[in-house]
Amino acid sequence: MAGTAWVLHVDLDQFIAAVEVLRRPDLRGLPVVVGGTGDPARREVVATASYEAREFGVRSGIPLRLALKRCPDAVFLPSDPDAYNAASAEVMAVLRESDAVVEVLGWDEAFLGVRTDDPEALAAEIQTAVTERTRLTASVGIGDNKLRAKLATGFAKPAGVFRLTKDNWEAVMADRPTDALWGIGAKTARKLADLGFATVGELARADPDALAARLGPTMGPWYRTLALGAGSTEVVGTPYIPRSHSRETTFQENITDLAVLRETVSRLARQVAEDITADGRPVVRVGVKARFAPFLTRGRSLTLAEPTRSADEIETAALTALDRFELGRPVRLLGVRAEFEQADGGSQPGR
DNA sequence: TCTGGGGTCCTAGGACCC
DNA sequence: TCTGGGGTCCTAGGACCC
Repeated sequence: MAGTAWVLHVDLDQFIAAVEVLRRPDLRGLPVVVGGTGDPARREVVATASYEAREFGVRSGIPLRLALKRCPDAVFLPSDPDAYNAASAEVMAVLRESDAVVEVLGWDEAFLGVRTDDPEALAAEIQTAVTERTRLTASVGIGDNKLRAKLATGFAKPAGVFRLTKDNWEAVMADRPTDALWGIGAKTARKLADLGFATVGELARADPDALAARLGPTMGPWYRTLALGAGSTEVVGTPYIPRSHSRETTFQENITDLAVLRETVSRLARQVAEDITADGRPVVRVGVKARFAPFLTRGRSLTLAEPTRSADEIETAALTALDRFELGRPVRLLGVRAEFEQADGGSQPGR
């Protein structure tokens, strides 16, 4: 194939809100907040807010209650995963019609492995194709690896294109806080700042051994490579094989009643079992997650004697795990997780 | 304003085995 | 009762991402 190898990161703009506006054109231009059942009185959070709502400080992950307070005029809508799956599938189909290798990252984003001498032109073609076919707009990051492509998209939004490579990495990134990097969140940024590395540039110059001593032999040095802009260039088009599947639920009021807790775990376990029957892979390990009031999350899990697909066995294992908690404290969330056998080809931190 | 749901990967201690 | 060193499995917890 001709041309230079590039990684493109395609990310749909305000995806969930945009899908809602497509079927409710009257909402265009209004602050729209999607999440949960759409009832801001409930224990639910924002999945996506339209750009108009973001102006008021409404962001993904904040409680609907807070969103209502910040933006009382917002239109609150329930989350409709089937609609987003369908829209996502359409977009991914458009992307796959190009020559690119497509690696889906989530509902609204994908990496494309391409060869071209004009990545900006290709990015524009892709944007046009996506918008013509789906009426959704996308931003495209162009990079010489996945990390840079992914971060580039942030500078491309909304509906733009941005190129981030080793040539402009330092100019663009060096003075930004370390949590601007994909893979460094608030907690790690705090630890790094305490060590004297507040910016990407400072982290890039850090001693890997010192990082290893403070942050672990794998993660410590890896953070520095992130700050250098290093990342994988391998875009994988083969279907993703999930490692686990789970279901969880937050109670509207905290629960102490053991019978209710057991019923809930049974229901979630059977739901997990039903979800995975289509997949067909046996389960080797079952875990239960409990979130105690006010917000303390704990887990109990067990390896099964034999891999199973049986709903009864998954349920029994989940109830066994539940019994290993010290119950009696108010519980706000319960979850059940099933893990599949690992094919295991070795792994690397992050992406 | 008390903080969803569904995932992934890393770390670390103890058990257990040779 | 003085006690190595390596390897693997199991379990719990933490951090991050969308």
